[in-house]
Amino acid sequence: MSKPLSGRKPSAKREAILDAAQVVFLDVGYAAASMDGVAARAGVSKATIYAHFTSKDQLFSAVIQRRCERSEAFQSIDSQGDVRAVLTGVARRLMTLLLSPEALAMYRLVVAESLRQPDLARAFYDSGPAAGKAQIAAIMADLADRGELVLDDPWVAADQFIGLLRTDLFMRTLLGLPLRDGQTLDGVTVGAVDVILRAFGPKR
Amino acid sequence: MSKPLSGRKPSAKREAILDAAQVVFLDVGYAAASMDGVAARAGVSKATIYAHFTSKDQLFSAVIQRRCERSEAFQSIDSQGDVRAVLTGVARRLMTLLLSPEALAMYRLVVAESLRQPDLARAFYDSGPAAGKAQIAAIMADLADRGELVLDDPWVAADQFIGLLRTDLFMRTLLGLPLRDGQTLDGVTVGAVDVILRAFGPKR
DNA sequence: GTCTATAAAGCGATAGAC
DNA sequence: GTCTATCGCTTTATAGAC
Repeated sequence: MSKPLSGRKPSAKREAILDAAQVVFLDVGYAAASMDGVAARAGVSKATIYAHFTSKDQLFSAVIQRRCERSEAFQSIDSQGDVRAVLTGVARRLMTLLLSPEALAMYRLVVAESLRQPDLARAFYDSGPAAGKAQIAAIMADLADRGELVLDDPWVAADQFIGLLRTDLFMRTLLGLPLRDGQTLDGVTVGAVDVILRAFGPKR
Repeated sequence: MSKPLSGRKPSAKREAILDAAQVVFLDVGYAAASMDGVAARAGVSKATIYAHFTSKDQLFSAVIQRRCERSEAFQSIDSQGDVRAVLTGVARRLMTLLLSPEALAMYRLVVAESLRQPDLARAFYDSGPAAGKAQIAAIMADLADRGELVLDDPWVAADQFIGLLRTDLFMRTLLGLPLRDGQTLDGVTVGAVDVILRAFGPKR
């Protein structure tokens, strides 16, 4: 009972190393991160890291994989209620997630390394963009069933909805540039919902 | 006359270095690129590089700046003709540009380094996303003037149009993942134009 | 498992000859 | 301007004591 039911070992040091590595990698990028830096932040010696992970590559991989497994996208959203309200709620949540510093750092890191670490690109895509799109497609399919939207393909519509949210505001934030005057999360959200409703709303 | 009208010197070696550096940086990323590697590819010695550029940082900066200056976005598109045809032409050009291997490599690189090199992020943004958006906004404003579109703000509409093009297809290509069956440039293009026309077309 | 100490290699940048 | 050769430092990874 006191024994943790471990298929895997949740060794405290191992977790500390992963936590530290996540901070360092997300902060300075893969190449610029050093094992010394990770060791210092984790409060262990470098040799201890190599007792748990065979290489820097594998440590990096473990960090991203763990991060992907933990991401729950955005939890249950009920698709009940006014179409506009539902879509606005979804959009606001997605925008908040996309613009969070951690998600942006993760995106920068994975995009940069995607060609050299295809497994990570896949893990990120599946647990991030693909999972989010699936949730939104399900909601839009619900709305279509209720006659609140008229859709050929909810997956395509979800894709387009997300695209309408990842616009200039996202790009500027991603690049660390200041926002334009009047460029707000709510503005983009409302604009995207307006377009979707005009394109797919029932009363045309 | 034989003398090139140089405010700047188009020294052959200098150009060779810049060409080589561009290939290396876009290929392996900033941190993983080595001055030895650039020197080897350029066919010069490392010392020669440092005769032309003060540091690795500055060489990198020069590469990106030059690349940004040369990008002409997409040259003149006439906004004459059928609305759908104009929008489709614009969309197809932008998609082709966005999905080109060089543009993707550039995007990966700049995104990864944006926080550590804010000047580059700015240069990239101005000559890439911002320039493209300006051209598309101008075209959409033309269409609105002709009564072919009904727009509150052509800049917002251009932003949304671009967002509708940077969807899952772009993400998968960016991450080096295979495309889904039936996921095509033309499909995304047509879908985006459809949404824009339904949202902003005159006959609602 | 965890540490200290160190090996082995690669890096950015420079000196000095030509 | 361009080269060869090298400095001084940091890096990943490992040996060996405990």
